Amino acid sequence: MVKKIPKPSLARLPKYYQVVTSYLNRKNEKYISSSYLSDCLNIDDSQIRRDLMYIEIGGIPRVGYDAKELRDVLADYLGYFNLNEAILVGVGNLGTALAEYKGFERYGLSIVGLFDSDPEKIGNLVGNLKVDNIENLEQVIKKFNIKIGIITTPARYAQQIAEKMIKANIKAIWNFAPVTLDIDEDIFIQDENLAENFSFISHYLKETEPEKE
Amino acid sequence: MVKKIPKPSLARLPKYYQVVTSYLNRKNEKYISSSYLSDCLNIDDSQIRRDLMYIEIGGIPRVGYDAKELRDVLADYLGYFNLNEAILVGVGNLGTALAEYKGFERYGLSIVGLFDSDPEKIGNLVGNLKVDNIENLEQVIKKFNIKIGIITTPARYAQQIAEKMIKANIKAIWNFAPVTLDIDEDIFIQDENLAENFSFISHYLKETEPEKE
DNA sequence: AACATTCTGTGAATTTAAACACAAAAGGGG
DNA sequence: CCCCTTTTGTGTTTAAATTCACAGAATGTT
Ligand SMILES: NC(=O)c1ccc[n+]([C@@H]2O[C@H](COP(=O)([O-])OP(=O)(O)OC[C@H]3O[C@@H](n4cnc5c(N)ncnc54)[C@H](O)[C@@H]3O)[C@@H](O)[C@H]2O)c1
Ligand SMILES: NC(=O)c1ccc[n+]([C@@H]2O[C@H](COP(=O)([O-])OP(=O)(O)OC[C@H]3O[C@@H](n4cnc5c(N)ncnc54)[C@H](O)[C@@H]3O)[C@@H](O)[C@H]2O)c1
Repeated sequence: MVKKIPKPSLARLPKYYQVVTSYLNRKNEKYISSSYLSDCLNIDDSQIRRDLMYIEIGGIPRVGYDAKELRDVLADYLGYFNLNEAILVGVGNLGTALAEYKGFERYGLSIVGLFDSDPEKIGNLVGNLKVDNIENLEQVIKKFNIKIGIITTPARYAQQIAEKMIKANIKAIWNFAPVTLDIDEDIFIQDENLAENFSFISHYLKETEPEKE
Repeated sequence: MVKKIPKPSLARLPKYYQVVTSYLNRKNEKYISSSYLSDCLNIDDSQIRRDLMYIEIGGIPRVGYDAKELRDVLADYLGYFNLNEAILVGVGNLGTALAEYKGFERYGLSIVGLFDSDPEKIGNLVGNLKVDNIENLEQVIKKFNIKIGIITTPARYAQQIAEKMIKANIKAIWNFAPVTLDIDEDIFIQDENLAENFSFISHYLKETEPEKE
């Protein structure tokens, strides 16, 4: 590998993917330019060209990047073409929303197992999956060699579930519970803290409209 | 204002809030140190001290920061003590999950109105709110002077709904639809692109387990 | 009371990311 | 075929963020 892609660059790639995908759907153009992407996303155009140099794609001066090729190279680089099978634990409101969401397909994510501890939920059909007993978690993960675990249980159970997942050889965890998981092993943790992200809004509003003190 | 807080620092503050809050719940200690926070969050301790200098809090050498004070200063700085009333448009799976979620309360977020265009949904009770007709959106926002709009409709309606919200004087939008909203006005947009964040996982798995080509 | 320890606060150095600026390529028009 | 425009690719500069390193404050210990 020549040079590792910087984290901020990696974070921008899915945005390019989104733009180029909708560009291909709406327009009938073969090429897309960095300045077009720049306008859509408010990102410096030289920044975009530099980002695209990390993935294996070349553009044509005066013309742009081949849009289809760009889309596919991005998808490949981001792993969307891989089959990413995941199991999900905690089939509550949020877990159900994720399980039934069709939009993950184009990112290669396929949720293939649902688990809960609530007897009322076990056996129910969600999406087209039957909710399984949490006790079968390790067994199923191992049997189907699942690499991705999604946690949508209340925060206080998240740590123990993460540990169970890891014992069963999960490689990455998508954690929606508002806790910082304490993990030693070399597991990839992606925390999705919605309430935390709301802070940007509340802080912004506080800044711009200071209440009288 | 002496110096504006850098974006990455602001993004870390909610994490400190989370840790200090659970620290206060679990332990009976008056003080918390930057090295403790550092251990919990894997963030350099001098980084943490620097971040905390942006908000108005002083620590005591050899002792640490007053934990209760730190929690409250963070909460205040992030606007959690303000009443942040929001309306939500698109009462589907995700919208329902957000509307029924109790955890937002401690961040000052209160969802006070739900809107949908589907006649089957209008009139339903979700959480303890009745789903209102999308046609009443502008009127309600204006009447109650709502500042925050949450979008959980399919992506293709997001732009028009954002425009309606802005016409009614919304100041910040929390957008869960996977599109980049095209907005001229000075409105704060917080995009929450879950599928995009999944990319970090799929890219990581691709990197670490390269399939034979 | 001297000393060791542990923490904060902060300049200074280092690293990383973003922006600038321009050469060179590609294509169109006259 | 020459000139003009647009766009890529990248060396260089600038800016931002992180880490280092240590002085100085508070406290306990012998
Ligand atoms: N709903 C939201 O909008 C939202 C927003 C931000 C964060 N979150 C977080 O996401 C998580 C889920 O939220 P929710 O609203 O879906 O909650 P929920 O109560 O609707 O669902 C939780 C589910 O987890 C199951 N569960 C509990 N303990 C379990 C265990 N040990 N093993 C297996 N399953 C178990 C419960 O039976 C339930 O079905 C929570 O951690 C919450 O803080 C949710
Ligand atoms: N569910 C998830 O886990 C998930 C994950 C990532 C992104 N998203 C995004 O969140 C959004 C909602 O997802 P969902 O799964 O809840 O979808 P959903 O289909 O369950 O809900 C969408 C709701 O929006 C309503 N709606 C449609 N057009 C409307 C309009 N013009 N005005 C008002 N209401 C309207 C529909 O009636 C429906 O109730 C989508 O943009 C989706 O891409 C969802």
